[in-house]
Amino acid sequence: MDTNVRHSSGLPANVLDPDCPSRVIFQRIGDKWASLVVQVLDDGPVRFSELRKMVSVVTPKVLTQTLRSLERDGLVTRTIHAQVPPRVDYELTDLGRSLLEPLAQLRKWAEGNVPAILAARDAYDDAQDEALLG
Amino acid sequence: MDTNVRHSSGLPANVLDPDCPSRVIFQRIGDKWASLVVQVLDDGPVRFSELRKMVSVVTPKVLTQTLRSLERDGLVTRTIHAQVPPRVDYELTDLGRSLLEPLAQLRKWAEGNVPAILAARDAYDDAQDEALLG
DNA sequence: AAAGACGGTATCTATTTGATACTGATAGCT
DNA sequence: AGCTATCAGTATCAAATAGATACCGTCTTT
Repeated sequence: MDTNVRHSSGLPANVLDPDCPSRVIFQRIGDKWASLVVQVLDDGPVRFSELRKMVSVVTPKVLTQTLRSLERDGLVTRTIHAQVPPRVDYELTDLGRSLLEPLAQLRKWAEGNVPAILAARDAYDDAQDEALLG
Repeated sequence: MDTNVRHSSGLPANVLDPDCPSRVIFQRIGDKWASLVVQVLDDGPVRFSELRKMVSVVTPKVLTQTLRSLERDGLVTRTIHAQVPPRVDYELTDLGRSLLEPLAQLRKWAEGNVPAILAARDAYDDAQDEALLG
């Protein structure tokens, strides 16, 4: 007996199944900004304007959308402080924090393989040029 | 002395730096289809039409774009067999395979947290409804 | 002769992302 | 009183991207 999470259909969660909610979740983690935001929030609560600087360069509209999604999915909390000028803090939930480690692995991979990937691109682009000039 | 990979600026690779190539790479891994394709290719070479079925539902245009990018970045090879009807196999490179583990972690997270996230969404949406109905 | 397999490309539309300007509440300065 | 600044966003419009759908060339099978 497997111990995988199952969804309403009774099937185990499977990212490759287009109807499995895990797929939507998986693709949302891969969102262009969401995963960066989560990583920035690692160091504790951050207010909107700070977040914008730390995740640069993201427009306020897109950052708002990203944060609303993260909040809806229970990864982030939004706290409004009754101050003037306003102060709104965003902070990771436990669920959000649980995502930090998988993300860190991916980040490490990305940062560690920059040279290999740039080299591959150069080789590919050169080959393309060759083919065209042939 | 740290052992991080550095890029041409001499700074260590850092996903949070908008000018660091690792950021582009990080965001490309998070591409809607690329990471699914890589996972499907875990079991060995797969041809185009098979891939389309396994990663459903992706249009041929988008799958082609995804595969070309993966090929350019050195994660995937494309092999044309001189047959009729044509056979084109896509296969992971060593670099591509090295991405499997970080991706598997993320996948596990996504699949394992489906219930928590769906519950958070329900709660959030209910709260929104409350606020609107006053 | 017609239809089908395969790996795409071409074309058009819908959705998403992004740039830029603006709002409302209040405090501090002149 | 009037001007400016801070902050957390919205509103509006343009640009880039993703997706739906139809089609192509080559050969084999019926």
